[in-house]
Amino acid sequence: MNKLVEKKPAHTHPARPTATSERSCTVCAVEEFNFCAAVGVALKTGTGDVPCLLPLGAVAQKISARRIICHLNERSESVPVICQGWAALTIALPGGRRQILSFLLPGDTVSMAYLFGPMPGRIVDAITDVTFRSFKRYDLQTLLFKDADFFETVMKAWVEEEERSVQLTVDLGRRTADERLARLILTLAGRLTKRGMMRDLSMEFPLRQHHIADATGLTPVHVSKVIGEFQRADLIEINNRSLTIVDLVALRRVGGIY
Amino acid sequence: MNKLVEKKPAHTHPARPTATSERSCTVCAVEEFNFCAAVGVALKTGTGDVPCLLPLGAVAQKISARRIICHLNERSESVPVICQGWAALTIALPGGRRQILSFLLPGDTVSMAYLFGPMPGRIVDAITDVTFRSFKRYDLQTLLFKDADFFETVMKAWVEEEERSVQLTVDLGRRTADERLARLILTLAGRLTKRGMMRDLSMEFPLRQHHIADATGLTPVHVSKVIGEFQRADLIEINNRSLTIVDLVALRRVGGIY
DNA sequence: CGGGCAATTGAAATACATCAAGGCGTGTGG
DNA sequence: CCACACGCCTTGATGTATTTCAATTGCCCG
Repeated sequence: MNKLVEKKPAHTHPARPTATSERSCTVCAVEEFNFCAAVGVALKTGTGDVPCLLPLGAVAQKISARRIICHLNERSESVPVICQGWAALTIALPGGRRQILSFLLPGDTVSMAYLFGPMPGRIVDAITDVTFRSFKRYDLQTLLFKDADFFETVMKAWVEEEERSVQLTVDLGRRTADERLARLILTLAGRLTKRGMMRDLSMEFPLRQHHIADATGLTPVHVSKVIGEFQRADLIEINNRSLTIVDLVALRRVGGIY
Repeated sequence: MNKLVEKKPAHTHPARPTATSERSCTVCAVEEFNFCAAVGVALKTGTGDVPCLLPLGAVAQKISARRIICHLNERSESVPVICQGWAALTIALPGGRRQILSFLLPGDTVSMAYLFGPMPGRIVDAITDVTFRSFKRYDLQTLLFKDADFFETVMKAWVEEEERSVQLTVDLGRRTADERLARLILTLAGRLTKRGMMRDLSMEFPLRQHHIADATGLTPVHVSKVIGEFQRADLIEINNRSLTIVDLVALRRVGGIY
């Protein structure tokens, strides 16, 4: 029943997410904030020690890169939480323009606001192959009012989320391409660090340049040029889907962080 | 004690906000959402009919245009709610750059997130002369957990707030100056309509062009040019601090709304 | 081997910023 | 009452960051 040694589906692109084995969320390797764990702790009756017990019947699903995980319609009742891989919360405009509102890393959910109301027009799409669990909005809302700790965790996460959102707004409104790029790298590094996903100053970096472009409000072409400059200036180094920060101080200076 | 006929302080610029008479919040003329009213209703014991009774000891204060209403530090405990006039929630960067996150109209408070956590670096400044009331964060939090209706009102408002914030992000990231301008005007008109502050298609428009610039991520100079075009194209008309939408359909088309 | 996605690079176009000058209205001080 | 300064808006000339267009390469995978 448990297909633990599941080959990566490579390029088969299954149309529907595949239900996989139900392992402990510890594989998330999320050290800091972990939504699943928060739910798990909230539901724990007091004896057990396992952080995430699929408490609300959320089954882990797999979906491969470049596919849409879900739409955040009024109709949608499920709240996906990323277990493994990277995803993007995206809003698409007529004319092919897109804006990425945030990158979702293991332990993240879409948005805390989504527990309280719909987010029309937004979609979650998988950047890498992604493993995620879907909770039911209604269940989470119920839990929210039953468990004060969970409530506080969620509110705190919401405030942090809003802070990041505001920083993005400022980036797009008032900062140059260089600043935006530097800051994107730095905030990603910070978030990965909290999750124990940085080795020294290098990280897995699965983003395609069009993802970066959509997150920073730039063009893929321009992103390519700026990243080229950064590498030539020995600020960063990118090799086969891995980014390492070569000169942290200089990168922070470019990002306007003092 | 009640100085009802208080002359507008013109240009005296008092250093501290002046406490004024405590009138009913009905002068806000806010029809749709009204934070004060929500608090008032939440506190009503069931008999009275007056919407806002200064329930938590919030005294109306006046402050004149171009002054800072408050900083949203960790230290700050007060939550201002606008009664009359326009204010701006602003974030200032080193180098004189500024980004306006939202315009605060009568009935608005700073941000729902602010009830749950600090918003470092943000300030509220008065665009026009402003009358406002300051609640204590702690009081509001307490009320939040006592009154389910108030809680729901706040959460709903938070979700709406987030929606506007996302739209701003998309504007700054992926839309042209024309689109941004058109959309700013349209959303302001929409919000004012809900408050009963539109006559037909015209509204008071106290914004200086640098406010518009800071809200749209543009330069005052460029704002001037675009507004000039809009007027020459008979989309809008601006006369002594009043804006009227001449061609709504065309304006919506420019804003990319179909 | 071929096809599609991704990245790079250069040349040209453009949207917007910067710089600079002038006008207009309004409060201020002589 | 006038002169003046100041904030605000406008307008034109110039500069620049970023986009758009186009061609090329590499790579992965079938």
